[in-house]
Amino acid sequence: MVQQPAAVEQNSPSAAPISLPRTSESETLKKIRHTTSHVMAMAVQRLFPKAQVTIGPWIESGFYYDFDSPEPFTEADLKAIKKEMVKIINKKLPVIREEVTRDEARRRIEALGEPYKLEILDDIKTEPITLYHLGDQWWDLCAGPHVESTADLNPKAIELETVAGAYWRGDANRQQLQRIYGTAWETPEQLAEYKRRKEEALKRDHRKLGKELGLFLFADAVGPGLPLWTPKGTLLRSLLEDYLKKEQVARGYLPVVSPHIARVDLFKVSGHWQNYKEDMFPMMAEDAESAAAEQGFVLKPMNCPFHIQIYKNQLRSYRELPMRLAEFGTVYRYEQSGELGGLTRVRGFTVDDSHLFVRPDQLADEFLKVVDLILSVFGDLQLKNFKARLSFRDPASDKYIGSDEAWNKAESAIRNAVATLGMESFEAPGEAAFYGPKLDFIFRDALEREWQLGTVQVDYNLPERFELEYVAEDGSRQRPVMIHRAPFGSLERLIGILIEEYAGDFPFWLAPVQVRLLPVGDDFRPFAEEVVAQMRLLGIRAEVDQSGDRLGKIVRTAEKEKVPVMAIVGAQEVENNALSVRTRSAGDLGAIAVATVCDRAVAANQSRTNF
RNA sequence: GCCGAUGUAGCUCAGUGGUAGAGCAUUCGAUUCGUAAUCGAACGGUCGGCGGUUCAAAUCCGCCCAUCGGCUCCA
Repeated sequence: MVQQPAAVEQNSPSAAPISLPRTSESETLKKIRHTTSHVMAMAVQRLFPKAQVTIGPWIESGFYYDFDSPEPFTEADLKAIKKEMVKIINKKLPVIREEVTRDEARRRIEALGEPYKLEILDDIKTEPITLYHLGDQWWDLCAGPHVESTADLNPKAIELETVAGAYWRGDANRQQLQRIYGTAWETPEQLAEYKRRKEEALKRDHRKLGKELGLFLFADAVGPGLPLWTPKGTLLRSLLEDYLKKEQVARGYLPVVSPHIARVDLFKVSGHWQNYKEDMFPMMAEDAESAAAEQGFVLKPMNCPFHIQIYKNQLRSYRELPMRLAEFGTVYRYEQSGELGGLTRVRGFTVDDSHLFVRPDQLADEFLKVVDLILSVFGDLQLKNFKARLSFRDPASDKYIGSDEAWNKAESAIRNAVATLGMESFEAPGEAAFYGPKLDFIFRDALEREWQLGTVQVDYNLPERFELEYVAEDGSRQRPVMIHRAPFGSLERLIGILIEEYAGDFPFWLAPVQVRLLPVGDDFRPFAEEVVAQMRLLGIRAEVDQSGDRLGKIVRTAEKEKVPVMAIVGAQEVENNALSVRTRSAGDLGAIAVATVCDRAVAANQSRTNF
């Protein structure tokens, strides 16, 4: 029987790869998607005359348009809308740009009865106002650019994808609109490739792979957003923890441990209670009286106040600083139900937290050291696709504590560090913590959603609130500065991102099972067990396949479980004290002496490279 | 929290008002096997939960829970 190996994809090398630029990378796509969103809005208003238009921009993978419609759009509606769009496109309507005065624009919008458009008009500060017409049948306030005619759109390269609720102006207190997401390309081939890649991305989803690989689970009986870790998943966590702990010990960090709950007062002093009371699990009060007086215990949403207490336990000398207190601390946050998802957003998670208490003159240097550690961690984990975000305060908001002076100092410390390192980064006003600005490291998951992993924060405010001090050289009492930092951010989110980044194929040093011995028959089991025992003594995570299935099946099982090294044991191997090695990455390597396999595995573990 | 969709065996999924199904997994038996599925049998389900409509509900309706997509939020 001839078998087609399932893992071998049927590539046709002659076909040129289809490129799928993001919208911002292609002027053509910008126009196509912009115009397509107008065509969709026109189609919607033809089919649903009560629907009011709002905004409809392009996004990196397509476009959307928000409507205020009395009835939500259904799947069937999307089909009808698409059909109507095809009719419009086939009319080959010219897309005509018109410039009008503000008053004229206002007059026309009022004639249409489109209140949202009026609000948008009020926000446009420049004149003239540009309108774009689709033939003489429909127009929208728009800055453009657009294609010249709907004939430039290919109906077979357009797809309406989903409907979602979205708040007007992104404000949860305002009207919720119906958003239709769609995508549009130059050719049907591009659309097909886009859909294929989306399918591929779903296969990398850490929720799917985590289940398949048996790393973690969620149980209804436990609660939403509260992951349970299996032995394999726990092993992975431990490997990551051990790795970072080692790096931190080498850099002078001091491990500490704090409890999961504390008096609510602790978080009143820090300010967390005032800012995040609603996002914390409810307070545990002993009786109604205590509850009324807001006296009780809370699950910790942050580790910093605990580490601060450890710092405060003694009068500290300037000689002790910088003091770097580190803890893998599990925190609990009552995230909104609609926000939960897999490991990337959970209600209980472990922060690779550390708080550095430094003298002001040590801040710049210490900050650089932290960034250096974070970048080296990402390097060791082979994480390359991230952005550095300078999360500063929003000058218009009053949610921040502390003086302008402290904020300015902290923000410029971060700016300087980034400049010193020559790191590519972008500033994001409004993304700061309430107590200080941050340097955040943003990653993308398989579905292109962005998540913050690593973070470094400069904080002048909590030292103030907790009245931290140290004794300076001259005997005076001085206030230290705090750096909050977490290279992983959260172990849960990191693992979610890692699973997707590796597509479940962990590098050798992180694979929960590194070597699986596959006995060809039961006779060879004792030898396999001996080899496993030998490997385990060397710190190699090895095991024997216990199923008793035939070789083809146990190879398949090991492949599906993404075990990096398979070692087949039969008569020849026993005789020669060897293993027939098959790796996931390179396939059949042939017979290799047991000792050599062990050496290679140990070396791979030490150097964090492939087997 | 909001809008929408989904929820059937451990997993992946069929089943549109009339006695709950398949494949895989598991267990048992046979097979002792050489690089992605050996054969056979058995086991396995308050059809997410509660309530309603109906002679009859996995199927229709309501509420709740959970998951998924999006919005808002994210110390």
